[in-house]
Amino acid sequence: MPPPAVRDITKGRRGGYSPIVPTNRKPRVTIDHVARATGVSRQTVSRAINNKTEIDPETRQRILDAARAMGYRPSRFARGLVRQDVITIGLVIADVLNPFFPEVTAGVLQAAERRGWQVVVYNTGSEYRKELEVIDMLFDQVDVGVAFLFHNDAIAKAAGANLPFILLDTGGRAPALPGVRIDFESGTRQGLEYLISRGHRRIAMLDDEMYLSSEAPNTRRELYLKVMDERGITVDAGWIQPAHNSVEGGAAAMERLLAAHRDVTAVFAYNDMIAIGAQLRARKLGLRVPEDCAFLGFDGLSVGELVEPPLTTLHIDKRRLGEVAVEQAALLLGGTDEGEIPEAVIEPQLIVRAST
Amino acid sequence: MPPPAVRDITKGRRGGYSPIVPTNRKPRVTIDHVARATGVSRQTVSRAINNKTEIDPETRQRILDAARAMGYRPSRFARGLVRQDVITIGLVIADVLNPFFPEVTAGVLQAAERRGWQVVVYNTGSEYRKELEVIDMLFDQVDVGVAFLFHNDAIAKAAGANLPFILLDTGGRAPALPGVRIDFESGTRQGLEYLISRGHRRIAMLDDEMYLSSEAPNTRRELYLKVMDERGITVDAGWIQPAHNSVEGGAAAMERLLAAHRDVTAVFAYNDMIAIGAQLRARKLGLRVPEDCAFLGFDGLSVGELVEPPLTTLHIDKRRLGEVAVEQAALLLGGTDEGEIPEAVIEPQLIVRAST
DNA sequence: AACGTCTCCGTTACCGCTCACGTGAGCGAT
DNA sequence: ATCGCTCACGTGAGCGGTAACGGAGACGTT
Repeated sequence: MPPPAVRDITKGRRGGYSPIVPTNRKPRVTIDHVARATGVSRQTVSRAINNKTEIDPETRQRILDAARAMGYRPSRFARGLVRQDVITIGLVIADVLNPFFPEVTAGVLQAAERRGWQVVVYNTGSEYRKELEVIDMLFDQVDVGVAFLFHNDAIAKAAGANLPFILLDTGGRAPALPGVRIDFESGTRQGLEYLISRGHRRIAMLDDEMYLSSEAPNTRRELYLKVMDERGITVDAGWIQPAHNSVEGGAAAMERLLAAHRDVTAVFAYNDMIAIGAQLRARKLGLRVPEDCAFLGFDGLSVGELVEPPLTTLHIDKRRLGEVAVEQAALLLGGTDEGEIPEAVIEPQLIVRAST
Repeated sequence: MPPPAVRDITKGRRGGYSPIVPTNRKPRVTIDHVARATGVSRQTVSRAINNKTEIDPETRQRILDAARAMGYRPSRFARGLVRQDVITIGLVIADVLNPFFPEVTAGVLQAAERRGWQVVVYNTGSEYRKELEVIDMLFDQVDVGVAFLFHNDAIAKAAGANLPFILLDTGGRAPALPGVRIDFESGTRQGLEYLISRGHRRIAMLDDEMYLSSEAPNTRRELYLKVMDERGITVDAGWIQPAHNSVEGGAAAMERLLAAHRDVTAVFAYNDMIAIGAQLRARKLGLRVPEDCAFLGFDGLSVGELVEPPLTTLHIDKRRLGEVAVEQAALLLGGTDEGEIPEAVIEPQLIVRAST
């Protein structure tokens, strides 16, 4: 196998990227302007601005006043060039609107703030092109990437991009990049065995439809098939319904599922959003939850506590996920080799509520 | 009244801000290193990296290979210094975990992406100190601020900071800064008159407790009092319960409310999170919704559709809010004076669902 | 043969700022 | 008077790139 495709640095500027630069831009007020206006040298202005010593308090005040009046603001580029202490991390998420990601983001922001790091956020919608584009952006704009990447090509590109990179959810792939692994395997097994122990046999899965057109490994589905097989429960195609990753997607998939297998007694959903949509639709169609059909989600979103009945789910500590990823990023920046980064694992935890 | 306090530029470096710079940092590979290694000049390397013309294809490839092998990555600072085309906006939100903000963020990210702008995100929790600190950060790190600011001092500081600044929700304040105004006034009136038209008289309000210890104007509360007064409905203190801005906060406030006024027939909540918590707790305590007590939220979060019964709410187009703010930011950067920025207004829209 | 014209590459000059020094004034000590 | 020290400030270099221009060599033209 050839080594992972290496980012072609030339690609960065090609095509897409061409920021709209406002016109009529006022020319920048520089430190020199302030210096001339106050009759001192650049260095003295710098001392005033940065609150350093070796400057007369009166002079400082004079300079500060002038700077303010002139609308002077130090260039972050010039400053960053000489003081190499501003660290920016690029956080790549799939969908801000899925509550999963804000929780991860909360963890990342918190850990970043503790370190005084900046966080630039990018949203990909898990689109193939967007993921690839974002990696170019990261390459140019940040010191380290922390990303959810769905497509293998994107991961390969990130791996060859010469940029420190941490994967949120390395799940099931060859360890091309360091990152955090969410143990979907143990989670899925835990959840399904719980359902089985409660007497369920006709267990359907509502899968994320994105895997249909992708080579990305789907641990949850694989484990579902495996566990069903182990228990001698046969599942034909109708038992796995692809769903758009949203409440509405879950609802639609549930309808299809019921059309195929009216006798389903339990639904294992790819995640909470899908589970919630499915459960809602099932109830609307007259099924009692959990008596007629039980629902098991994945993620442990807090919204699961608000629906009726509250959703049983495999809880992931998403906030911690974000924090750990930043810690790993810190290791990378600290000079630790990619290979030396210890793999962090997040264990899903079954939270039994009323939907099962 | 004195003019708004002007940001003391010296404050930027004082105290808090001191990013943790990793140790063992590998020294940066610069364009010069690549140039020497390949026996060409910097300029030629630059041509190769940036995919420009006037370079032999073979030379380009040789340089690219070397650059990759050496782990070269152009400095965004050096580049930004000479090419003034990278624009970064600083998005300041109160709480990533409140679904309101991810929706706004989605709008901001989308509008920013269209322009090729970067978005740095900061979370304040609406804490007084954090808000002030964040403004210092913005001053150093971004080209324009787009922010939710709760505290008047923070707004004043932002106004004097010499940094283009857009307020998400300028609501009710002196127009110290341009931004978007969410018309809570008309929204509140709309919602309350709807409740009244449905025969409700004993209408309580679950207010955000943050206003207790703040000078920030509270349009929703003021309008509540005003409308009640107009209708000749008397409200004593017990009818307004402060709640922490969260589901749990809403639940706790609802309990206090019921202790004070068991005969309440409708609850007007500061926002959806509080409304949902209150409704959930009310049902748990045996009240029927809406028969015994109706609930009206504010925000139009999509989670409101998932609870039982679905929440009636005053919907705010949060995504558009974010987009509009970025458009205004673009105007500012384009040279438009603060005063010339047209005020954008977002009108809440009553969405009647089953909780009323 | 002399001249333009490409092609490819190097040189110079910045971009705006900070760091490490250097410098002169003022002042007490010797 | 000389030295040494502190204080307040200036000077030069350089951070890592890119833009603008210049120049050598290869090639075709007249």
